[in-house]
Amino acid sequence: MIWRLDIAVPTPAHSALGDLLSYSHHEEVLPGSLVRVPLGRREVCGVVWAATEEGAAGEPGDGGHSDAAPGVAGAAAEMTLRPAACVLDALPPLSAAWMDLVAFSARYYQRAIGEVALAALPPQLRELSAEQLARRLKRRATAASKKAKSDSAETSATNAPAEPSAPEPTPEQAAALDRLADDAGPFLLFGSTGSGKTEVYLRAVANALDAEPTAQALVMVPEINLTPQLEARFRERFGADAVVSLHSGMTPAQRLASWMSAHLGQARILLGTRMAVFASLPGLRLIVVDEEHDPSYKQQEGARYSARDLAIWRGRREGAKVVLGSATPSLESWHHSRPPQGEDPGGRYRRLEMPSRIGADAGSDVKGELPEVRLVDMTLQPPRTVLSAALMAAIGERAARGEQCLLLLNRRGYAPVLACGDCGWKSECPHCSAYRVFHKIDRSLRCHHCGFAERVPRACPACGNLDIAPVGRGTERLEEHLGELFEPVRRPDGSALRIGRIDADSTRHEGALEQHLAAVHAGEVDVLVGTQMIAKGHDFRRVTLVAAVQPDGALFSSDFRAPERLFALLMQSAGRAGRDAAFLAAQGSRAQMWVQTHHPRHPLFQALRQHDYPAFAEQELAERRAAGMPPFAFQALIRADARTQEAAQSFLNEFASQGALLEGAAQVSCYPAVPLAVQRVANVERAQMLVESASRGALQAFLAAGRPLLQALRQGPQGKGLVRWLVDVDPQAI
DNA sequence: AGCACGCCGACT
DNA sequence: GTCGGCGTGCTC
Repeated sequence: MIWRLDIAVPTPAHSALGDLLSYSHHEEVLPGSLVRVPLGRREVCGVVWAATEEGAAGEPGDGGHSDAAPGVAGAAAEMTLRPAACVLDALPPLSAAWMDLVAFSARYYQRAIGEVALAALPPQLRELSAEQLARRLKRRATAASKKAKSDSAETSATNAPAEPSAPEPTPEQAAALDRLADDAGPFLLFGSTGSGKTEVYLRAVANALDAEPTAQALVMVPEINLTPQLEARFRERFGADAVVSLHSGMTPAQRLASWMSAHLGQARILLGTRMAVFASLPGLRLIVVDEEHDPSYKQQEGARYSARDLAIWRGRREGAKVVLGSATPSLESWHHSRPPQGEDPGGRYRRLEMPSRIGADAGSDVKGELPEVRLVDMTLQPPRTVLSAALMAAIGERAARGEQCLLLLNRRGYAPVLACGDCGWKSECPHCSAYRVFHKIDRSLRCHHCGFAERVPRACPACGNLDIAPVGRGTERLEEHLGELFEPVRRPDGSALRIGRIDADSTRHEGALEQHLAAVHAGEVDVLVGTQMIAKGHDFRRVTLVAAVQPDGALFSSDFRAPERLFALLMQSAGRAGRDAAFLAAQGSRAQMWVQTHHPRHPLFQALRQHDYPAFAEQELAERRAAGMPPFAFQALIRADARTQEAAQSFLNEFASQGALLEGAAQVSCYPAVPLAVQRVANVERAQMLVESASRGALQAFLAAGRPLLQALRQGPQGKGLVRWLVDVDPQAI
């Protein structure tokens, strides 16, 4: 008996190969099975999508063209199929639901099925032979049965959930949980910082797991830095064995172990970053997406998927409830969760609101207050002021009382540019259309786009002038500057202020971030300077003042989502101040968020002052509606990288003109190709074209029909000089 | 994407 | 005389 297996293999999206490749096999194989198959002259891992009986007659290797059964489509019918190398049958096949998720993602984000399928599996699994895999599974099984024995011998307390530590839910939390239980969702949990969203997640997970012995929950967080904290809370509540994590910071072996544990139904809670949305979870009943507005849910390379959007799709497909949580939801989710009003039937999400901030100390009855927002009008300050006098004084006072301050500046390095005062030379990167950033710590000029680094020159490379100077400032320089400014200020014990810095540079080394954070927690730092890294999640209990030093850039950005991101960042940053209500009360202090701006009357800052996300969202959505932008329109970017800007643009513009006849084109507009903000990176010129439609379906149809056209153009004269093209559906930045 | 084959410069 | 540059082409 000969079977034809249609297999998803990791073929690149733009190779002319079809989605699935066909192989022969001597017996039936269940869809969802992993196999190893020859591809060219290497052997790769693949996922069986379908198996068809081809009959017993076929003698496959008759040299050249076998007469395949009629009705078999594609090139495969014309040629002899190569046999699959082996089936990894020790592993239970992936579910139909998982395959549907992969197939949908591939279609929606314009990639090959195999590419998405294989990227969704742990890297180590793709390399294992059938024997290695079988051995590993056997080892797991014996380890598990041993553990079960020893556990049942001991007192059962070891694994029992440590429920006594669970705090009583507040009335708001209880109300949210009631609606979660009664409704199908999806839900948007709109809870201000410190309102206790995590407790709602914990209880929602507990409810889901209690309902069925095989139920599983998926909990996603935006960044690996945040998983350890949440992991600790889940382990404490549910026991260490119930929880596994999945994120890119883990070793390949750890990732495989977690994945396997989820796939086999042993782990009941999977905690992870965006990649976890593709995990195999046969008992999936609940998906939580924490900080759902966070841009890191959007993958920025390969298949550019949104883990948040896929979570919604997956939840519906698998009958799992989905909870999106945020204090500053994405405008998309906010819009989708609008309540019915007049003619408007409302959005398809249910909005759950938790407006009150509770004391950070569990069980404390000291109510947390939102920090007071102070806008500093920088137009009234002397030119080139870095920190206004009032902010300086406030920081000094707080430090003198033993409180901590956070200063946010979204620019790492010492200075963004180095310039010659004589001839006008600037530290341009030779490979990119960007300036190299001056890093004083190792006296280097580093390009943040291509990584090109050089020692900083002693004299101007153009004219030899010795007087070359840094222009503007980054976190490194701010840190240095603060040291000078606060030189006269003393701490309670009479010593000098201690300034710290957390950014991608200061935390590059393994464990450096943890070390820095521990130092802050231990009170070894008085003023902490950092990029947005420090705005996320960390519970700094002694921080009572947060300041945004220079946030204006996002106000008038060409990216229409910049204000939304700024608002979320500032709200999140404000949330860092005064987490510990009891500490504030003891200090007799009030938490403050300072914003230095040249536009203090800007509505964004006015909404921030009131901590009024709904007001901000309403105004921003009105603008988006008027301008026909998301969520009232659907977008995709087609990007071309080429040797010359001209080649990149003409490739895209040619696509637009020939694409006018494609399916869906009537409802789709293609804007003229434009260079990217950073036009050249590592000597590659980059251009993009915005494709927009009021109908998601039309946009999808157009993009699907456009794929063969893009491929054909690449082969033709318009493809000359083209390095690559890619499609970004629902781009998160334009 | 890999990984080949294929045709032109500086080295044992 | 070879080792090796990356330019095009193929993978069921």
